[in-house]
Amino acid sequence: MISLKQIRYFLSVAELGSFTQAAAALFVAQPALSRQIALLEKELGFRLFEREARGVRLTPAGSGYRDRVVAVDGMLSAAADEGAQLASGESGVLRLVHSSSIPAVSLLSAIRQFLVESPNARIDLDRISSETQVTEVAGGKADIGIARLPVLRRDSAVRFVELADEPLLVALSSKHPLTRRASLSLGELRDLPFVSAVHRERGGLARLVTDLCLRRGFVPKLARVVSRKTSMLDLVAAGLGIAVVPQRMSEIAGDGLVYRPLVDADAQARSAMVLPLRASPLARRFADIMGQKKDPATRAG
Amino acid sequence: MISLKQIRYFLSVAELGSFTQAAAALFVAQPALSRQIALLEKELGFRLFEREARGVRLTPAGSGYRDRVVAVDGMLSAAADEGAQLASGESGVLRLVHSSSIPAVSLLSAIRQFLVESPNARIDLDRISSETQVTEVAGGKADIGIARLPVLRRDSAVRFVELADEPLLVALSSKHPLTRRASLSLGELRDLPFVSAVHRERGGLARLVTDLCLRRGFVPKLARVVSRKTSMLDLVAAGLGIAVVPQRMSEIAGDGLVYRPLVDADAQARSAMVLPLRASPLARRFADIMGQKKDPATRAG
DNA sequence: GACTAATCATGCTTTTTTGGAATGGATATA
DNA sequence: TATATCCATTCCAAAAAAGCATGATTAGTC
Repeated sequence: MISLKQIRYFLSVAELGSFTQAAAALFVAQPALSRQIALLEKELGFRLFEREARGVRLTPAGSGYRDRVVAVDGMLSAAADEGAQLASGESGVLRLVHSSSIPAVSLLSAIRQFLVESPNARIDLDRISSETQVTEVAGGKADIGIARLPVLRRDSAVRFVELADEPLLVALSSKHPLTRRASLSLGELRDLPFVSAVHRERGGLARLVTDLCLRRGFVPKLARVVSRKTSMLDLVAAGLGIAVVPQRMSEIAGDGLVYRPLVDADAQARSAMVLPLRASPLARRFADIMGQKKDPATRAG
Repeated sequence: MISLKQIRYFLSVAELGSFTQAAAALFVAQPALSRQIALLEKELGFRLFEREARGVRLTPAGSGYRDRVVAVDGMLSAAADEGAQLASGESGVLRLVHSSSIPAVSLLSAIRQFLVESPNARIDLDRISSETQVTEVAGGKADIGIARLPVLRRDSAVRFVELADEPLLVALSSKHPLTRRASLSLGELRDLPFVSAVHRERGGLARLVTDLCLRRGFVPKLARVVSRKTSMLDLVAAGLGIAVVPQRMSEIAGDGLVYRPLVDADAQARSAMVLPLRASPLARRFADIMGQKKDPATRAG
């Protein structure tokens, strides 16, 4: 079997035109070199060198072989460098998944800082449910998730790092009667139609809101048109119902909408990063940035 | 030192996602495989695989490494194939050198046949003196020479394969008085100016003609304008002198020229192939073709 | 919840490969 | 002719690699 060592030996002999000199340059004895070249020639089935009185010269076949083989060494080094960069987090792709209720724009600040710190890195964003995030991160399909708590599905391969709480707001159509109120309580929403917040089996924002309502003795009433996507705020603006959303979401959609704070102390939305136990360097870096941003928010809120 | 074996092992594990399966596919024991991968990882300085319960998975770094390294195997095979083709004479370049008095057109038939037999081969033609041919063929700068005899320089690294003799003709301007004669003898050229044929120290056609004249007791008289290139026939046509040339040369220049045979029995031009002792396959093939063509010519002439 | 099966890692021994020193053979140089 | 140079060969020792047996961990199962 041809070895890289043989090829390196061959290139050295070809360059220097002499077994003796090449052996000196390679810090091996000349007979060892002779034998490796002989083995290589035997393996290839043709002679690489013409042996002459003062040194050797490449045969045409040897010359052609050299032209093709000379790049291999460089390719291997390049591959090793590439791998080292990826391993160190100097370059690579961060596959970031996030919940609908944590829109990408609310992550923009962290993303920008991340891209500045890692100029050779890329980010692939994907918006998927909090539950799926656990599966994808555990399965290695995603590097980090930003999920809305509670998350029901657990996996020993992932851990959660909680982020700052943020207050929940009531989103109302600007024409809604309750907009006259400066603040609201959850109990007052008992008979109002929700355009979101539903399945008890699922986690995320819907689960959170449902639980808060249950704690106050009622099941949130569903509007006739219901959505679980960001566009639910459009339904609210259209007057089809109300929604309880985290503060962040109020930052991205305003036309025709009015937000009112909830006086309830427990009306807080919780979120967390979903990380694999052995996070990639890029994921670690992003998590660090998110962690830095968490504290000021926590203190502030 | 990273070895090709390690890389082949790595690619197999990466493809199958399992040490056990890869070991089976490679016909080695699983521990041997484990160790080689471990060594490779240590050498590279980063982990290639995430070890998981049911098999392994490439790390991002391992994936990048694989993408770059996967071509290496193919490159080495391609290089070996290229070399084998060159060694077998299936492809390559035949560096053919020839004397001025054996113009390329007179070799066209052999060249055509050669190119048909070796469709992937190329020919580099060069016109150099017979003496230089010996040096270049001996020094490996040319693969085969077609020389006009006699060749004075000898070299133990080359051998000569004589080709068919061909009659010498006298080239005259079409206005020359001697054109009235159907044939001539060398002795009749005693006082006529030669536009070529000169240096006694050199070989080739010039040497041959000079020797023939000397054998008849005179030194050929030089014309006032002398050339050693093919264009000497232009000088003859212009009436500046006469020339004694092999029959082949009469086939390539006719305007304003008349050729007359020499009655002298020894007025024969000899030529030979100059071959290295260990000729390349392409040179051997070309020599074979030339050899085939020699015999009919010999019989005919 | 213990058991089984599967997978990769480790320790030890044997085989294979590789390298080094001495030597031989061929060839150019003085 | 003698000498120096260069590559090939032989023999022996060292290093590397493979195989076998076994350990450790984890997923799936009853």
